[in-house]
Parts: sequence; structure tokens; C-alpha cells
Amino acid sequence: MAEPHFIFECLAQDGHARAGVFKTPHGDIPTPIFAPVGTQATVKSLTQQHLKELDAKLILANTYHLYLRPGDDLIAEMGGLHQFMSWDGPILTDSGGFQVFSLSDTRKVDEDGVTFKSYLDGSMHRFTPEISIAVQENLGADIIMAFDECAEPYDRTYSEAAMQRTHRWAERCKMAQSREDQALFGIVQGGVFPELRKTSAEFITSLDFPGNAIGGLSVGETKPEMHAMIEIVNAILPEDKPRYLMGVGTPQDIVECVKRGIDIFDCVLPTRLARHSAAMSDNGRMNMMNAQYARDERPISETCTCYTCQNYSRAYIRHLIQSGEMLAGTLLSIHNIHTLLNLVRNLRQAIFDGQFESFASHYLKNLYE
RNA sequence: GGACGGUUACCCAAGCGGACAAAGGGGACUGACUGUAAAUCAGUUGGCACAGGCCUUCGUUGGUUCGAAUCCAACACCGUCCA
Repeated sequence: MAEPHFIFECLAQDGHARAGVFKTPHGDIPTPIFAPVGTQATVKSLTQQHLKELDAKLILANTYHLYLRPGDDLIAEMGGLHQFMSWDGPILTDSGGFQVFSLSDTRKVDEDGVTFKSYLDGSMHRFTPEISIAVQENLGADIIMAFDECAEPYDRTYSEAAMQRTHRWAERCKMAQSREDQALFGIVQGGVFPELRKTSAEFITSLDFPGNAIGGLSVGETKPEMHAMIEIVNAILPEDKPRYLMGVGTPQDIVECVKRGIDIFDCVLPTRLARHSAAMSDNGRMNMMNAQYARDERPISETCTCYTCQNYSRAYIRHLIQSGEMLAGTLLSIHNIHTLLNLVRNLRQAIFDGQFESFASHYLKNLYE
């Protein structure tokens, strides 16, 4: 019985924006939520203590990468992902579907699954829906994802074929699941094509997953296209299940998509930008490497309450970047993740307060200035 | 005092008669990054026009040559060795 473990309660709604709670065996996830990405069972440059202090409620790990190294069987042997990485909060594992798309040079897709070459040692491997689920069961995350195929967003023929295959694979994933303490989410595909998205949302809804995801967005399409797809899909996806927009995004995207009824987000951006010297703030992006900050005594953001902004100046952070010190990536990751988590907390509160529209428009206005 | 070797743009360092405003690093500056093969990648780095265009540079001064960072002479400085 998956029911007792995975209940989504929508506690408040303001327009299409929702505030709720998704209950998992490792804790409740308040929504809307942003999940930092820890592909290799680590949110790059941060300790789990940092994540606790940031009050991260959900983190991601990746099936494809952990299968290749250190191996899902090894992680199972070590007590599962939570114990292995010493994180007792909720974890979501992506199925490896995105890697099929992003590492397309070394893979071959057929009806049954995907054959791909390991980037680590060149050896050949095969993922099928059944294997992806088996690996994810070994890893033991709270939320696991159906094995999907993320297509080129503008290729109609390919998008449709990938979508149909994703549907058949979703059924197989559901059939393959044997653990009841993991919530399996289905994934809607369909590129930038309204009719495909509609078909996909209807099909995935019919499989009655405990949560639903939208995949294949933010991979090169325009913002209006992305927003339109979300609106079409969310009009169909059930209201009593969480909606997860995969791989998004920026503060703008999060506001725009919560507005359209998305509950869960994940993105590499805060940590990747951090390692690449950029700070995400409520006023936009700042490249902390820029010479203008060399003698700037202020924190990244004067209104930010994160550890980094409470203790360090722009000048110091720039110095760390210039010196190639890894602390720069850590301090900026703390700040960037804090920025996004703080944003979703504020959005949630605004929904409870019935102030979502004014909060969102005010926030976006400041962001673009 | 003598014998060699050296002096190239912010730094290191190629170049040894024309295709050299001058390779390659480093540094600096700027930009990109959205289910992470990303502490990565890209561009700029003499000046000015910023499309091929022009001007000033390779220790200094003078010379050879149609033409010099590249050859010659003198000088200056830095190395190593010999007195």
C-alpha cells in the first residue's frame, strides 16, 4: 500500500498556485519546493550539514550516474542511498531518462530500452524501464521516476515517437515496481506540441501515479512555449497529486511556474552557477568574478539571511574565485540554494495569505530591473 | 679586462629577412550555463577606426636591404665561465 506513505495535501490555493505537503517516509515536503541536485549522491561542494542548515526538504540523485559508479548494488549493500550519503531527509532519483537525451552521442534507443556506452570506461550497458526501476529500488530514494525519453523539443516526429515510447515505458515501470515505500512518478513528454502534451498528460494521468512530472522542457524552447505547455498539462493532471517540473530553474521560472500550478522543481543551476562564479539574487544574477566587486565590502545581498551573506563580503568571495579556492563554490552554493529555498518559502506563504499575485508581480518586477 | 649566452607585448616564452601586431602558456577582462560526463566552456587582451582599414611596437642608437623582431655596428643592462 503506497497510500499511507505518500499523501499529497493541497492546503491552500491562490489562482492556479498551490501550497501543500507531500508526505514521504523520510519526512514531509512542503510545496512549492525547490530540490537541489546531487547527481553523484552529493550536492556539489556542500556537506549534508549545509543542506540541513539551508533547510533543504528534498534533494535529487541520479540513477544513471550512481549505477555506473559506485553501482546500485554497492549502495544497497551500504544500506541504501540515505545511509550511504548520510542524508535522512527525502531523496528523489531521476531515472536516467535525461541522460539518454544529454549523452546521445553514445546511445541507441529501441522499443525495449537503451544501450549506451559508459563514459567512464567505454563499456556497454543497457537500461530498460525494468532495469531503471530495479536500480532505483536498490538506491532506495523516496521518490523515483519513470524511465522516459526526452526528445528534441522541435522535432515533431521524434517527439511523438519518444512520447509514445515514454508512455509504454511508464506502464512497464509501474508493473516493475515492487517496493511500496517509494513513490513512482510518471513523466509527461511531447516537446512543444500542444496536442502531444495533451495526449501525454491524459495518458500519464490514467496510470494514477502518486505524483506526476513534466519532462522535456527548458531544453531550448522559448519561455512562452514552456508556459503554454505547462498550462495545457496542468489543466489535465490531477489536483490531488504533486506536479513536478523537471530541471527548472531560475527564480523567474519558479515564480512563473508556481503561478501555473507546479509544486516541485529541481535544477543544477544554483550549484553550477556557484562553481562558475555567479550569484543568484532576488534582483537578478551577479557575476562575482567581476572587477567591480574587488573592493566591495557589502555581502552579495544586503537583505539575504544566508550564512554566506551574514559573514562574507563580495570582495572576499571575489578573492576566493580569483585564487581558484573551492570555498568560493561552497559559499556561492549556500547563497544560491538559500535564494531559491527562500523564494519557494515566500511563495508558499503568499499563497496561504492569498497574496500570490502581488508577491509574484512585485518579485518579477524587481528581478528584471 | 676577456669568452660566450641573453634582452619579444602585464608575466613566462616561441619566432631567426617578407605570409608578424608577432605562436603557445599564465594572468587579467567579459560572457554563457535550467531532470550535472560542467570547480566547465567561449570570446577579448598595443592604439584607433572597431568589415577587410590605419598608426605605433620586439633593450637603445645607427646601418645594410625594395623590405628587419629576424642581418651588421656601437652602446646599455642581465647571466655563466675565464683572468
